[in-house]
Amino acid sequence: MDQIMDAAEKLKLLGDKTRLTILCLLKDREWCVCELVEVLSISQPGISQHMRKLKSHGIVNEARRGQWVYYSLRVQDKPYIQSVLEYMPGTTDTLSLLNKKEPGQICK
Amino acid sequence: MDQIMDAAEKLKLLGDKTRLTILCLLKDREWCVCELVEVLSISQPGISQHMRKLKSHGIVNEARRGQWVYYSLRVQDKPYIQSVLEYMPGTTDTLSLLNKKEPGQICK
DNA sequence: ATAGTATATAAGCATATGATTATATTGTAT
DNA sequence: ATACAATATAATCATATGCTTATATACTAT
Repeated sequence: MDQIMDAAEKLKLLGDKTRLTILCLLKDREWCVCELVEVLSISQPGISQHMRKLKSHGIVNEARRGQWVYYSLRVQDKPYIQSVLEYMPGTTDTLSLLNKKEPGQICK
Repeated sequence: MDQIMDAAEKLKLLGDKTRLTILCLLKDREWCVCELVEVLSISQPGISQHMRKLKSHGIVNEARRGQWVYYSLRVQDKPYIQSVLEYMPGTTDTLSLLNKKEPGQICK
């Protein structure tokens, strides 16, 4: 059962439009929290909490650089998640779907 | 956005341990409701409601035969769901994980 | 028509979830 | 040390979710 329960938990994480959008954005490059805030219509704490969930399930990596925290995909070892994302739009297309441009180099 | 939202909705359906188990059981053959009740630890209405959700999103087909309603997978046109299920256990292995035997030919 | 079996729908409830605002923490720069 | 920017955590809240029990519907058989 553990195998199915573990997969269900991770799929539930993908089953939220905000998180799935974040994962799509992460397909082609890493993003810091403030960039995600700029592009998605959610508060900064909202983003932080989504990232914490994704991180706690090992779906993203976290890298602090200065005052910024960058997140990147970590799905090499999760083939079913990887294959789902292969069918999803990448960074550029996702930005288009959001009617947003690449965020400026640094926030604020 | 529709593409991502639609995928998120469907992935949310997979992100429940009961429903994901049902889909695993459906990998190799169709099942009727009473068989699922026999094998999962959930009430008959509980199963019915899960099946309704899966059906309403086109993930399963429904076929009434006599007083039984049989459900089968319908994921040919949903490649990302298909690929997720490819990484999941099939009917026999799932039954093992549940510590259950194939249900008797007909219920009750 | 009646009884019995299989399934669906309705109603209710406890818990989970995604969001927000307020506040704390961490790091940078002066 | 102070001020500011980026991020995290805490508290709160409204809604969604998964389950149950009770009841309705559909089909079969006598």
